[in-house]
Amino acid sequence: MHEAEPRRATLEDVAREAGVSLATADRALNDRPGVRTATRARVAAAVARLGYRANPAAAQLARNRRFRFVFILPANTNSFMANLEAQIHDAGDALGLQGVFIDVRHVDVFDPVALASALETLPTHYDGAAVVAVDHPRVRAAIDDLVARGTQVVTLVSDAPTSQRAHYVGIDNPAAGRTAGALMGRFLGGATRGRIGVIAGSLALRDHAERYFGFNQVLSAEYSRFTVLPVLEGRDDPARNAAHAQALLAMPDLVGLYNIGAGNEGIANALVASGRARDVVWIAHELSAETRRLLCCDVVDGVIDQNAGHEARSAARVLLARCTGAAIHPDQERIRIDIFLRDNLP
Amino acid sequence: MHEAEPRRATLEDVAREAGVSLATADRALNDRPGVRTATRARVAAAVARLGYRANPAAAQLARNRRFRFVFILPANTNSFMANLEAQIHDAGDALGLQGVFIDVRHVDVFDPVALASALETLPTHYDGAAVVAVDHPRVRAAIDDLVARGTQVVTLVSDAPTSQRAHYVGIDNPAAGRTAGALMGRFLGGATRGRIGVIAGSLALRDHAERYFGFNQVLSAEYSRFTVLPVLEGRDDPARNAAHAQALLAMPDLVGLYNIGAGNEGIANALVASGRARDVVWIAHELSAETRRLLCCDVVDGVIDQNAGHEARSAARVLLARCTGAAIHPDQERIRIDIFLRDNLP
DNA sequence: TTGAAAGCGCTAACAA
DNA sequence: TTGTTAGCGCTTTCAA
Repeated sequence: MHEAEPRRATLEDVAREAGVSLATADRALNDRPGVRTATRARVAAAVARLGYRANPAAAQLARNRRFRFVFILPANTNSFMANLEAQIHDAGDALGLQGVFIDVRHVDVFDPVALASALETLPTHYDGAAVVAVDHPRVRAAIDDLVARGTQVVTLVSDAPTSQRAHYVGIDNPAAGRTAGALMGRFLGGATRGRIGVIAGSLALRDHAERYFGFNQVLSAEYSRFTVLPVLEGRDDPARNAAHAQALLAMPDLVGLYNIGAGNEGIANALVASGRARDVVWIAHELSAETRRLLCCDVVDGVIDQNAGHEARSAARVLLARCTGAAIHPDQERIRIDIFLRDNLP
Repeated sequence: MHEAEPRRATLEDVAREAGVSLATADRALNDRPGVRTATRARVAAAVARLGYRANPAAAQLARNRRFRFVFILPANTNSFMANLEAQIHDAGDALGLQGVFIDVRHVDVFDPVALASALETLPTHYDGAAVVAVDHPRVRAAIDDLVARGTQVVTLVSDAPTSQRAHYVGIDNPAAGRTAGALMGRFLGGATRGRIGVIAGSLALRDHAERYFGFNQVLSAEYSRFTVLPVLEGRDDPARNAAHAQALLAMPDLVGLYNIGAGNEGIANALVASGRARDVVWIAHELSAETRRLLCCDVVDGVIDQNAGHEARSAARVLLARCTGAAIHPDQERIRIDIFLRDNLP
């Protein structure tokens, strides 16, 4: 435990203490080549004696390396994506000290070809790219090309697992589906039988298909007294979802509703209009102003969320680590599946 | 959208572009006094034209301000505190770029007098202190003294609300208790009546008392068909908790168990030994290797967690913001109440 | 109100 | 293998 020093030791102090030059102290400290083992040891001893800790700002400035990253998001989508973009800018600010600069680009929503060509025409000065991917052959090829030319690539929120991307930053969607299934099964504890409706954006989207898979898995294995209905696809559109929900609510034995994607407003309207909001257990995804409100008034029973801030920061950190060769801490980069009920709303 | 520049603009470039000196550009940029409005505008225009963004590492180096923070934790406690300490060191590393150095000190577990005197004898060179507090008059007075002498103080995990601390970094404990209550009530859906046992470390601890309050609130308001039993205090000790659990399990109509504090191993042993692990709904706190294992084998049904990493980083960020006068983002600093089930384990 | 210039602590090119 | 030295981009005296 060091008590008040008037001034923190600098590398210059270490060099003097070890009887070597500043450059040698630097080489020894950073494990650069061309230092005798004995000298290395003398420097290490001086470091220990002085309790030296490097000044990272000075190192960053002297090294003067900059990293340009681009984040590619679907344009004109829901509040989740809007929030994600804000979080990306915040993450960029936070990593500015380490020389990171982030641009955000938009491509047409979930159009694989548009996304692929956006990737193909990406300016070459980017050191890294984070992509909300669609798992499609052309997208995969475009990612692989980027990787081949030396750009670091991570997928964000939605993965392209067969591409050469270095890392996927997002939740485990089958597990998210299982979590939804577990909540549904447990919240339905009182009921002895009934049908459960499922609405998705599109099963052609990997994440939606995976969530459905996980949901089904839990319900069929552990709550087989309920019948999970086939998925209705509403393209995340409130109006289509409202129609689907209305159709489902026409069944008197409907006990549960799982919306895999966005467009919760439509479902809410149908549910409230039916007068069965309190009885039907509804599990939804993504915490937003809307789902928060629905949780508060007991229309939605549980929300499964992925934290956009974590995702943005993690993507930026992983890209930076790949660029500098630093280690990645898998634990820190694992995106959590958050559960929100009325009582633990942030 | 700026395309590839060979080199990023520096403040020197801005100064040249605006036809002023470096010093004036700096003064204008940072809203320092002594610049004519017209000059200010010229600099602003140059900044916009060049797309200038300050290099925070250079600013940090030139300013050369350092901040020394101390974190005061209870000694020899559970895995949560051990993890918290590791996270504090990580947070210190991350903020090193901004000139932050963090020390960790330990005091005897939950002994208010020991904590108070540790605070009273704290070296004066600390710019900030984060304290796992106990709400006790002497502790409060010691915190107030620190604040009076100009040290920034935040409470961490456990609060002393009537003290002059600038900020509390931790979860909303009544809400955590309500969340436990909601999970208990919903998971008990099938049962029509029964008793629920509650074990705590000590109701003299604010956080435990608050969780109990929240738990009771939800159960009495929304699930009044169950009887919540009086709290049994086990001082977070596995052996004592085992005895308490055993006593509770002697009641044939025990349907639920809520452990407000630590010492889950003891309860697990009693529960497994009784053969009723699958039938009794058990809600516990803090995700650890132990509770993770218990979730996996369906002994624990739900775990309420506070993320030690967030808490450590938030405390460090808040202290730094208070020292530099920067703004605090309440949303980012709000510590979440995390819910873990078997299926969303990280 | 403005400008010139000396660092902050480290890295890296070059010299020895 | 080691040393010398010129910056990195900004802040901050001190002078004008």
